[in-house]
Amino acid sequence: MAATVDTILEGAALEAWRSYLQSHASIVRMLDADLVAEHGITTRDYEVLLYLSQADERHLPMSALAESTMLTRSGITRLVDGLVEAGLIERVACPKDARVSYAQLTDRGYSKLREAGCSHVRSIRRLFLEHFTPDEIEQLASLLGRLPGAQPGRGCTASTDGGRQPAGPGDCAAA
Amino acid sequence: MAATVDTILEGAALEAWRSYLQSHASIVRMLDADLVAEHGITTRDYEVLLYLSQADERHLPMSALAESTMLTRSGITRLVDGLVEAGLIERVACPKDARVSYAQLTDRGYSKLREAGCSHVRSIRRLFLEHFTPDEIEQLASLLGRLPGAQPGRGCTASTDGGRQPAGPGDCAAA
DNA sequence: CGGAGACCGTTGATTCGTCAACTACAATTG
DNA sequence: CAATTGTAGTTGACGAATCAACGGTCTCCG
Repeated sequence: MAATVDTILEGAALEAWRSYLQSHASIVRMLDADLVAEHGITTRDYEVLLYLSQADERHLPMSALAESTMLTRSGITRLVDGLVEAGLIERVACPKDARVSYAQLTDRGYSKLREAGCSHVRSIRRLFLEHFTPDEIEQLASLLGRLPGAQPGRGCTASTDGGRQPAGPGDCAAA
Repeated sequence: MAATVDTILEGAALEAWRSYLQSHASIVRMLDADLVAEHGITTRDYEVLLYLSQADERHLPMSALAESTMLTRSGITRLVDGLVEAGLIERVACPKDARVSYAQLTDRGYSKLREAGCSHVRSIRRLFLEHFTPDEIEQLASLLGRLPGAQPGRGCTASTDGGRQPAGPGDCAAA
């Protein structure tokens, strides 16, 4: 009897796992469709612009971007290629270390981010947050924060870092 | 003031959303790596085998598979191509409707599923379920079940369908 | 100094999934 | 019955991300 408990997924465990997988697939797909339709950039593009906008001097080494976005260094190279071609970011050599090359947010990139931010955040609210009460969102944050890959407490508005966005994209931001 | 609430993601909302995205990326990646390393099939492959094993006569039309896996019909065609080549499933024409072609689980496919099932479920437990108490898993199931794409209450062990697995893969199954 | 090893970013080849177009068949409607 | 409309599945062309391998650079230690 104890054996089956280990080798079968059933009841709430199965529901939780399936909902986790399926909701993610649906939400990400719709989110991306919205962003592409309205602003011509993908969610990944948006993510990169956002991370850059929050970074010191609005630039980051490629590997930092790779880590934040959970992409390969190779993947980031190609993603950045596209954004450079679109004029949203530039590559800047690092004077201290010739190996690293910074991705630098351009003014156009910053504008694009602000432009896309509002509707993107609206989409996230509509597809994700709106289904929960504030209490439930805190529960979710606490629960999901324990999973591998999640970095609990790294939120931008956490009170430990002074509570202010260094150079956030104004009033439309953050995902 | 009310405006910023709508256009900024912060605090628990931001943490919940980021954890949701990042944990999913990490978990799925590790899960897939495990499955490929140990059994030479991907998570998608596994999913298809599992759905077939639970289906009547262990076969399903392509479009049913597409819907279950949240893939395109086109994507399923290619995925099934691979599984057919590996001898894990076969294509069978439908006598009633010449348009549909069934994906039919072979004995080898069934064996492969049983073989992979145990370790896969173990991985899911380790990466996902083990981080929560039973109560928390129920909370999660209830919360995530509300999201778009999730099909709440469709669990295999739901009491509405008689409570028995039609032809489940024995004692190792289900994700 | 000089070599060993680690690290950063890019590239080529490959895999995986999508979209759009197409074929074949079924169902509906006049 | 014929024509239209809709559905199932496959295919070609493409985009996105990966892995493996490479070239250039830094660091550490003999």
